[in-house]
Amino acid sequence: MTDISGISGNQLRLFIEKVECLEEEKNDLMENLRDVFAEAKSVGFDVKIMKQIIKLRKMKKEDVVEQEELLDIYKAALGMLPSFESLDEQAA
Amino acid sequence: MTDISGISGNQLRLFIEKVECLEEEKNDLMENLRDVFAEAKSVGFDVKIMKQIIKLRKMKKEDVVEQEELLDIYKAALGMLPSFESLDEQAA
Amino acid sequence: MTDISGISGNQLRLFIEKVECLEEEKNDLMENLRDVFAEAKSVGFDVKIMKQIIKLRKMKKEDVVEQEELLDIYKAALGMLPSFESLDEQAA
Amino acid sequence: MTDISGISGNQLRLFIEKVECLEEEKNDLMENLRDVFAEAKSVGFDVKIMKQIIKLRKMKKEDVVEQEELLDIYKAALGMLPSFESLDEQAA
DNA sequence: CTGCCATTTTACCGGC
DNA sequence: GCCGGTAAAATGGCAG
Repeated sequence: MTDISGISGNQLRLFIEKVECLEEEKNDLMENLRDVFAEAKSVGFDVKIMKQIIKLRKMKKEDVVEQEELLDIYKAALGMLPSFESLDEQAA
Repeated sequence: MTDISGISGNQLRLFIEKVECLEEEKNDLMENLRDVFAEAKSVGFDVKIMKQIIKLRKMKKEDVVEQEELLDIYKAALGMLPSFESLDEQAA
Repeated sequence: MTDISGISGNQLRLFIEKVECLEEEKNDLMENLRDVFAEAKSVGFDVKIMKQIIKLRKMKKEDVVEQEELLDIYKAALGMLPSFESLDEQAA
Repeated sequence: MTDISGISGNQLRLFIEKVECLEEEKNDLMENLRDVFAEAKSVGFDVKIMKQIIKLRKMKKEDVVEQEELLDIYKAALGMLPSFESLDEQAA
């Protein structure tokens, strides 16, 4: 039954069962997440806004900052920095 | 302390921290998942096929059959199924 | 005019405007695509199946066959193919 | 050949051909886009940064602003506004 | 030519 | 029950 066509059925089965196990854990977690949001909502919070806040907090943690220098060079070249006339004005 | 606009900051804070905690756990799990696939790949398995297998195992068997049937109906309607011609050829 | 840091703002501006123009055209096309699917759905077609069909038509036929074969090999290795038992049953 | 199992093969074919036609146009556009980026790169621009700029310009055009009031209420409740002690400090 | 990353597409979930 | 938005999967381009 196993080791057909040169692949190890047992090895494959182990990988797949491992994946399925991890996915089950993940589903549990996501259910917990939904529960938290549901409870928050039930006491009057706006879930959509909560998600925005969480996203903001996540973004802040990211580097982002690194390439901003280079970005500023290009912005300056484009006149997108405050001190220059901006591309946006032309677009408007 | 910060109950502004009728919202309890502390309560909201707790919800958000709970969410962020759960999301972190989820990220860990997903990293584990990636690792499993990476290892499977490194020993020669085809990750894409593995995912198809896992998806099939997740679906209810009746749904699998139903979808395959529908696909065949559409194929037939478009003449993509060789069945008819080949039947003719066999009959000839 | 704004050649700061050795970068030509005008040249960059032209590139970016060209990109934005092309992306706008692309957005129009994608909206058209959505409309087509929506209309197909409104007259009773299953959009998901339609997309499967389109993907199949895009693939080279040999690749389709190859992938199906590989899938069957994996299924066999996992005992997901009824073929063998049913053959035995038929022999019995 | 058509109208098997109660679906109209011709109708389906028309939908699908329309989709494939639109997708071809889209592929052409995307190739043009790649060409623009390639040329920009060839004269020394950083494609990644260009894409960031384009993304920024896109975001500015979006509303975004609407729900920011409500968002601020929550931020205030969380102490995320300048005048209050922030969640971030606690996280740090 | 292989692995990585970004983009795109698909599937899911909650809301109306 | 459909639609919208959001998260996951897959595809494709790019660099090394």
